[in-house]
Amino acid sequence: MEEGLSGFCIKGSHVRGNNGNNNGGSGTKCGRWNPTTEQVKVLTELFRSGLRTPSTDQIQKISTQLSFYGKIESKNVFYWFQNHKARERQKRRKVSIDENDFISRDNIFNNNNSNKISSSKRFFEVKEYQSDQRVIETLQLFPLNSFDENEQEKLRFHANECRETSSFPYTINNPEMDHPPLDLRLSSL
Amino acid sequence: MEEGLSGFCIKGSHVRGNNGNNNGGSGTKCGRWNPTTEQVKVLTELFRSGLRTPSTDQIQKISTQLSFYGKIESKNVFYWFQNHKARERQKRRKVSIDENDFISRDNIFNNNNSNKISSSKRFFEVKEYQSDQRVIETLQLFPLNSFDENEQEKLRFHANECRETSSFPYTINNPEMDHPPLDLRLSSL
DNA sequence: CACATATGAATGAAGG
DNA sequence: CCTTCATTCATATGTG
Repeated sequence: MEEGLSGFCIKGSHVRGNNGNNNGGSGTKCGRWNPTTEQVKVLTELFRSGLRTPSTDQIQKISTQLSFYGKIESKNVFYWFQNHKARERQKRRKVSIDENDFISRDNIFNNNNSNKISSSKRFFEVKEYQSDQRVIETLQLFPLNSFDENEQEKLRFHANECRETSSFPYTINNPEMDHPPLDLRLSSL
Repeated sequence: MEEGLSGFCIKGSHVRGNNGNNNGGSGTKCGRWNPTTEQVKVLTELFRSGLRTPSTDQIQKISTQLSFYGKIESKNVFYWFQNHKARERQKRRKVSIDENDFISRDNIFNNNNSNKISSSKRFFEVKEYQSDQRVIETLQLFPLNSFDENEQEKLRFHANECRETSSFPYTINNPEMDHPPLDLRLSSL
């Protein structure tokens, strides 16, 4: 279920006036692009097709096409891909530790915990996603014209870019413990 | 909206305001993390200790420790700090808005891009600040007709916000809004 | 229950 | 590309 599928929320409720015509001046505070569902759909589709880092030309073309659905600027497309890609990766970033899975079966302090979601998700949980290699293949299947695509996602594997800055010997609390060793000192983290 | 960090559910009560994109608005309920008082206490304490933007590693550890008190995921910790920090700043900002309100962050995007390196450089122009044009609050007052109760609520909710009601080129639910000739093939870009 | 508010979650936009 | 900030959306909870 990733973005392509229906599992996404449609927010945006307010009448986002979305100055279809920014008369040059943009409201100081009311001017954030709010994509329409159609726009999102198209962008997502492109992303799924393998497009990750559109070139300037691509951005322009996409933007032009999407403008049909509502106001949109090139930078919106640019940012969208940046964010989408980054967050996609972020979620994929796995944090080895997983004993978080067993939730406190001894929920002593369960005030009102809504334990509906099966917590199998970690920080930025993983979803089945295609690898970068796959992306490249896809793009090759659809040779782009009208520009020289040279920035095709390098094969960066990026195993685990976690900044393990803490060489600190941290010991995980024993599940058996009655009380977790809460050490609020930042240095303990 | 991408695949949220959580394999979350959908809600969809709102409509993205514009062109015929709407969703049935089914109110699927899903749970969201609800911190226990102990968890909040610890988080607050950490925050007070100076921690503002925990690293992934720290988040992990905090999450692990807090899991003792109840269900919690790393992302919850992440969001907690993000929100807490942002909201505190937000409050602070409200108090200190003095006369000098031209903190205008001017446009950083210029067109003078020499278009050499990466094709995806920021080239898009950004709306610039014109004068101190205030957004005219021409939000039409919604007649007390009975909209769909959902819609009504939305509108009311945002009525007091700075939303421009400019003439959006596309009328809401314009039947003409058929799908434009969109070619999603990358090669068409 | 309606409305108000607090806050969790998401994401557009930048900055580096 | 990564991280952070700002703003918004959504929901839980509180109060009348």
